Amino acid sequence: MSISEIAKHLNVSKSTVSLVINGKAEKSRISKVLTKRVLDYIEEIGYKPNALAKSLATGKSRTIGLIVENIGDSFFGPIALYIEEYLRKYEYQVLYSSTMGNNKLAAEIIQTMIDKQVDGLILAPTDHIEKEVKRIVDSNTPIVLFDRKILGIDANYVGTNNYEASTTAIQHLLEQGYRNIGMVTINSQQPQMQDRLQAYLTTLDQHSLKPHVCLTSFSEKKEHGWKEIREWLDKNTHLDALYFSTNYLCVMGIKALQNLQNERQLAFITFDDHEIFELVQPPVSCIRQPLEKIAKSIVHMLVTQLTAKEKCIAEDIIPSELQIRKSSL
Amino acid sequence: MSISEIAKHLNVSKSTVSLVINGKAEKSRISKVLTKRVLDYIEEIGYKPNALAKSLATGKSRTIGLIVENIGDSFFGPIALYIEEYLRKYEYQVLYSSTMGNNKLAAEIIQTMIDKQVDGLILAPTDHIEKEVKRIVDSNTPIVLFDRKILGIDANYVGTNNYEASTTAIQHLLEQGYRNIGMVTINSQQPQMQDRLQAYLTTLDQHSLKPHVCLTSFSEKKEHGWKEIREWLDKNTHLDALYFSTNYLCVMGIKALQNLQNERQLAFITFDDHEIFELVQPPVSCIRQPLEKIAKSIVHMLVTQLTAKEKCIAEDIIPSELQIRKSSL
DNA sequence: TTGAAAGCGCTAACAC
DNA sequence: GTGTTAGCGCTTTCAA
Repeated sequence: MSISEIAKHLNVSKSTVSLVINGKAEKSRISKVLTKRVLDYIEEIGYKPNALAKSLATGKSRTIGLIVENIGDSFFGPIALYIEEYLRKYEYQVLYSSTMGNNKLAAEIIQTMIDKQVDGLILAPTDHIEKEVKRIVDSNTPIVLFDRKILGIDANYVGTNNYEASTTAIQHLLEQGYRNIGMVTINSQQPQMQDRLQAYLTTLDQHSLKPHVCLTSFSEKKEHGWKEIREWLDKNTHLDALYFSTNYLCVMGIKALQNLQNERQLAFITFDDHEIFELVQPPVSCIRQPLEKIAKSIVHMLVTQLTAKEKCIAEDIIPSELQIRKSSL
Repeated sequence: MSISEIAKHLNVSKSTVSLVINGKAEKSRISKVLTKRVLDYIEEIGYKPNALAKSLATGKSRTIGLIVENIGDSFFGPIALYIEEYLRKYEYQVLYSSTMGNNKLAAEIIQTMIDKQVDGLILAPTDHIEKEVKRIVDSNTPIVLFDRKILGIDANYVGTNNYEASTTAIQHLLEQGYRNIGMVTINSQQPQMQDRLQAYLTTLDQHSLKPHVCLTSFSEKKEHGWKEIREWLDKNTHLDALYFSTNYLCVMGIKALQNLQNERQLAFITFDDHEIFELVQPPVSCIRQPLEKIAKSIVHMLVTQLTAKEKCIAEDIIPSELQIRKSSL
């Protein structure tokens, strides 16, 4: 049932019906009685407007594209939930996609979403996605980057204080008396990973300590990544503490630690919390990103763009907090 | 840049351009040379069709609505990822929403998705959503239910063998010699939860054993649900084993077990695996649903509906597997 | 081989 | 106060 059929049935024009439906009856000085007649009929037949047609006419789809690395992941999943909830308050729905770190796929996804006329985009960039992002930014489509910043592109960004938080974590390990601190991270140029690494290197250097870095290859994340870590640990028997640059590496690390040749105990701390970190033995100390705050900031920034006349670029760095549990004591 | 501007620039008609773009040039016997001229120009200006307009004209949006309880959860998150990946193979994108178990919200979400003309719906039903689902089914919009079945509605469904798998799990505990087996579940009428409960009750009855059920209230899931379990455990000191009806209850249960008054050891097993269950001590035995298979089946069923002339209802029960780790030995 | 024209369902400027 | 009309960008039938 469409607006013109309603109009025909009621012997009024399409625009009258449209105005009533959109609550502009008063404003357009349509008589109360006619308004009611329209409303009643709409109610009666359970008319629902076709949002697609509306979007085509208005140029607004009330849909936001959310592109993350992996929606099933313990960082992006929860953040997607919060983003969705906040966006709902502004009556936006979410079209989502996971890139699995594949930048070719990411570019494709971005294009499809643009084709579908999303009103805005929220993106956790993959490596080598600069060109596409630049195009979006230049085309004035509202976009908010999060988790990973893209250097050299002037876009909205929400992230955390990777460097400072990492420094605090390393200092905490030092305060506990550990002196042979190793770091497990992935081989990536992503700025947030570089920040975490630099914080480690710099802090150790300030204490004249020697760094030991295990660079795992991202591709092995799922399968037997933990073996890579175990081998590295077996080669570095003098280490007494570890810093993991992200929670899934820590998850693999825990597995590696449980499978060491000799029963050494190492202290450790990781970036990013995980539902399970308070359940394992020992409970895992971590640097916790405030997911809900991050989501809130992202949505706020996007909605600002969406409603603003002129474009303004913002950056919001939301500090993470050290969550000390037993693994680092 | 739109199709008519291209047509104007090239001095051809809109339809010619449209036909070329959609690869129907041959079929419509448009000359190779004209075809090439159009293609070249499109390439040159980087023309991208407006998917919204296309959808309005064709009645197909190539978008599927996915409605789950919580996208950030360790069951729905990963399954959403698989669903998305399989749907991509058929060139569908996903509009998602989390209901958080709120049926009013769920109804709203369903309506918004329908308004946006999704081609099909994948739904993990909340309680009391029967009416809405019935409406969808009656309206012939392709829909696939999963995880929870709705009794009395003839809709496509993909799930697992809750009853049989649960029985196997309980029998496993019995074989290990446990005789005082309690069950922790949520207070819900959802069929899959009822099946899991019935399997427990029946199996115990067959062995003339007395059941002990801890019915937690779902609303407390997030906060201090584990305290509810601990109190129940403190009151039931004779229990020597536990069966959890779902993984997040088990997560809470682990926390409860770690905080018992006296250091009792209970064996336990749970429905649904979790990334962390092999990392905690003891590693957790579970009934594992084959998530990828489930996702694949859902998508296959949906795509079948989408392309079928006549509608056919299917049901696919994918068996879960017992994954024995140490917690139940 | 190609183009004109109607239509998908809705909005909004403007005329009556 | 209410209706007319011209789009939004694309598809598709039918005529030329």
